[in-house]
This record gives sequence, C-alpha cells and structure tokens, in this order.
Amino acid sequence: MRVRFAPSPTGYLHLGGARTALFNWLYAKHNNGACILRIEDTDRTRSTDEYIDEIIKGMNWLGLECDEGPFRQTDRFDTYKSYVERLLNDGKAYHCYCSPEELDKNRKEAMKEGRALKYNGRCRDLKEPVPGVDPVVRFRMPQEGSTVVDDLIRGTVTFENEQLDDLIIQRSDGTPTYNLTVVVDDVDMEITHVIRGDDHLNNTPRQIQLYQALEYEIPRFAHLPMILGSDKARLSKRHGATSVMAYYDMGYLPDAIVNYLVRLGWSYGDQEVFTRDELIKYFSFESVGKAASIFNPEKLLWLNSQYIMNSSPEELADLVIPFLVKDGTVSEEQELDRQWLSRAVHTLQERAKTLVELAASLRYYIAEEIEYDEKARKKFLNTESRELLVELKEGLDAMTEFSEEGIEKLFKDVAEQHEVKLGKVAQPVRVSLTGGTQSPGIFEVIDVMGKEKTVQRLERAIQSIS
RNA sequence: GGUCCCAUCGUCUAGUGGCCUAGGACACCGGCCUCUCACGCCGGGAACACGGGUUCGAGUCCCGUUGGGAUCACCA
Repeated sequence: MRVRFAPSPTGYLHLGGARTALFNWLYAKHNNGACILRIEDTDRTRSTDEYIDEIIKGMNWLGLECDEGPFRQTDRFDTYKSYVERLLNDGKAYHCYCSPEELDKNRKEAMKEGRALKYNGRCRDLKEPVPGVDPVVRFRMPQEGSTVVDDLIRGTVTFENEQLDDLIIQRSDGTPTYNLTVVVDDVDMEITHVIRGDDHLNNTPRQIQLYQALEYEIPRFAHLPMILGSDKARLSKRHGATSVMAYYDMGYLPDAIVNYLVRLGWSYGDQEVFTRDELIKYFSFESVGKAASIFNPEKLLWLNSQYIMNSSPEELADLVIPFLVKDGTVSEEQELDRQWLSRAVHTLQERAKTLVELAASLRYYIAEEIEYDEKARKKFLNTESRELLVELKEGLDAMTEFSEEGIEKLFKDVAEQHEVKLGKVAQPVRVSLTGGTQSPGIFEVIDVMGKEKTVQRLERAIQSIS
C-alpha cells in the first residue's frame, strides 16, 4: 500500500494542504504502508525552493513525515518525455499547432454560444507539420463511451467521454504538464491510492484514460471534500489559508491542529479529542463525509486549550521558552530553572488557550518589574487595603517555610481579624503581585513566586499607596 | 453556460428504514463551584432545504426543484 502527498511549491503549506497530507499519512500508517512526498514543480515560473522548504517544515512540525522523497518532477523530465514519445508513436497523442490566441478565441466563442469549452480538434488528423511553429502535444482522448471513477469516498462517478478534451500533455517548450506527470509518477512510484482534494475529481477521468492508453493498472482514488471559509468561499488568507507555520507563531500545538483538521470531514462516533495512535487506529474512508466543511477558528482554539491543559508542565515549559524570548521576558542566553518554570506553567495551564497567552501570563512570575493595570490599581491599591497589605507582608516575611497551606492560613487569619471576606484581601495582593485582577489562585501564585519577590512587590504596592 | 459533486442545529458532526420526542462537540445564554480569572459540573435555546414518490413505517431509499461548491489554461 503506497500513497503520496504531491504539493505544488507555489505557496506555503496551508490548512487545506495540511489536511490532504494528514489523510494520506493516516491512511498509510493505518495500513502499514508508505507515504511518498512528491513536489510538483513543473510550472517553473511559479515554483520556488523556498516554498519547498516551507512545505517540508510545515509537515515536520505537524509530525507528518513521509517515508520517501521528496522527489521533484523537474528532475524527471526525461522520463516524461519518453512517455510522451510512446504515446506519439502509438498514435495516442498528436502534435497541435494552434496558437494560444486562437485557442482563446475558440473558448470565448464556445462560452458565448453556451457550448462546452472544448478543443475543436483542428490538428487531430493533421498529416504534415506546420513549419515555423513549435507544437504542443495533445492526448487523443477517446470520444465514445464513458469513464467510470470508482472513488473510496464518493462512490461511482460516471463521465461521458465526449465531454473530455484532448488535453495538452507537453507544452511547446517541451515541458510536460500536470495530467501527464501525475499519471507517470503515480505509475513509476507504484502508488496504490491517490488521496487528494475534491477539486481533482474532474481531472480523474482524463487521468484514467491516460492510464489505459499506457496500459497500466488504475490506482484507487479518494477525493476529500474541500475546506471552506466562513463565507462558504474557498479558504483564503483571510480565513486561514495562511501557512500552517503561522499557527506555530500564534501559539498552537501541532497535535491540536491535526486533531482539528481530522475532524473536518471525518468522525468517530461522538469522540472529539484523539491521540495520534487512536487516529491511526480508527482512521477509515468509510467515515469520511462527502460535503465540504467550513473552517471554524473557535473550535480550533478550544482544542488547543484542551491540548495545553492535558500536556505535561515540563513539555509546555520547553515549548513556551521561544515565546518568552520573543516577548523579551527572558533573553536568549538566560538560563531558566526548568523545574521552577514547570511549576509556574502548571498554575496557568487551564487558563491559557495558546502558548502566546501562556507566555504573556508567565511574565509576572519571571520579570523583575510589573506594571499595574490602571483600573485595577485604583480599585484595589488604596488606603482601604493598605493596612491589610502591610500585615500580609509582615506575616509572609516572618514565615520560615513557604507552603500553600501556611499562606492560606495567614490570609484567613488576617481576613478574620479585620472581619472582611477573603476576596477583600486576595484582590489587592493579586494586583500587587501580577499587576492585574486575574490570575491563578493567589496562594499558589505566592508559593511559586517565592518569598523574596512576593515581599518586594508587596512593599512596592504599599509605597505606591502613600 | 457545459460537466461533475454536495445538502442534519450558526459551525463540526452522530445517524447505514423502526432504537429519533433527532444525539455529541464548538460558540452563545442561564446557574453551581469560588480569593479573581479560568477549569469543571448542571441546565437552556438551536437542525433533518423544499416537493413528490417507494414502504406498514423515511433524516435514512428513488425522482424532481432549489441552493451551494468544484472544474472547463501551453496552472497544478
């Protein structure tokens, strides 16, 4: 069992491409088969090496490494040429001398008259070459009967051959075109299952005809439904057709992206969150839907928060460091105590939806100085709370051993003495320590922050009042 | 326009003729928990596009309508 992911390096790996890669990868893993990465770069004007690197980087980040490749089609031009020669010699392809302008004119006329947009076959039976013109090579498409696509997702789809065009398989500059190269490569690379986007379904009968002309076995096909933007239009930059690496920058975990993507069109009962192993075990085309689905950023975000909650603090601590550096919270050389950082991360895990948010909250644990949120300062750091802060500071300063329980007892004692609720005590402290009104439980914050920093910040808060 | 595909809550989906008074998840709205914010828990509103058949019985099968999408390049 062999599958392939065959992106064209004319852009970054976006969510749609990533999902196609994912379904190929899952199907291969599920069946203990191989996944081949093939770069379809025959359009030399639009393909770049930079995009190739970016695509591979994106796949690696998502953990979708292929078993073979990358193979580049531009390295295989001689092979394609020999197949074209074969078709030409067998009379299954012919030279066409029509100019692009002429073709364009015919197309427009056909459009105006409401006919199918199809090559008129002018050069089909030409006996002599036209001098001074570099011809393209067209495939002589059978015009009788019909072609049936047997698709793992869509079932049986029938196309009338008379609808099929004599497609160009080699350009006038001698380079091959897509419909030929896919077939040749899938044959050469012994691909058994072609898994790709829905947008290729209409190409499939043409390719089947090519397989038949070449007398090769036809692989199985599976055409995945598209991913649409919120306006039901094709996914564009606006909705998320940006590079998957942009999601790295936004603080998403690769497993969350994978989990989100797989549930777009595929399901396993009511289960929403899957481990990678479960995905491999359960994946099947039988439970892939046929309808296109709309990309929903909120659900992705929710999944990401789930993955952050369920990750180990140690793992998250490692992952968040680049974001702390980016924020300027720590410098590149700075050595952080990993064990301590993990404790800090642990207090924030169920509050952060992304690594970016996590890094932002971590800032008050790590930074030397904090800034007060102005509204919070006004409301909680005032003469009313000053005495409480002084007592708390002294109490904490006097503690020989720091523990959550001890801190809690101190807070409750102070609250009781002043006959106020715990909230009256906790909020001013929270603002003093974190600068804002939202944070993990105040006892754990103090415990993680440590005596020195806590006392110092309380002192500063008291100073700011007078 | 031709051809092809698709159609269950706003969104992702469960559903493979009776378990459907249509289930779950995100989002939204209440409530509980509580030192704040989250998490968690409990509850709420919200869908079978429409019209014909087939059948004792249809969200599920068939046909049509409507709506959406894809594709028709010397792009892939």
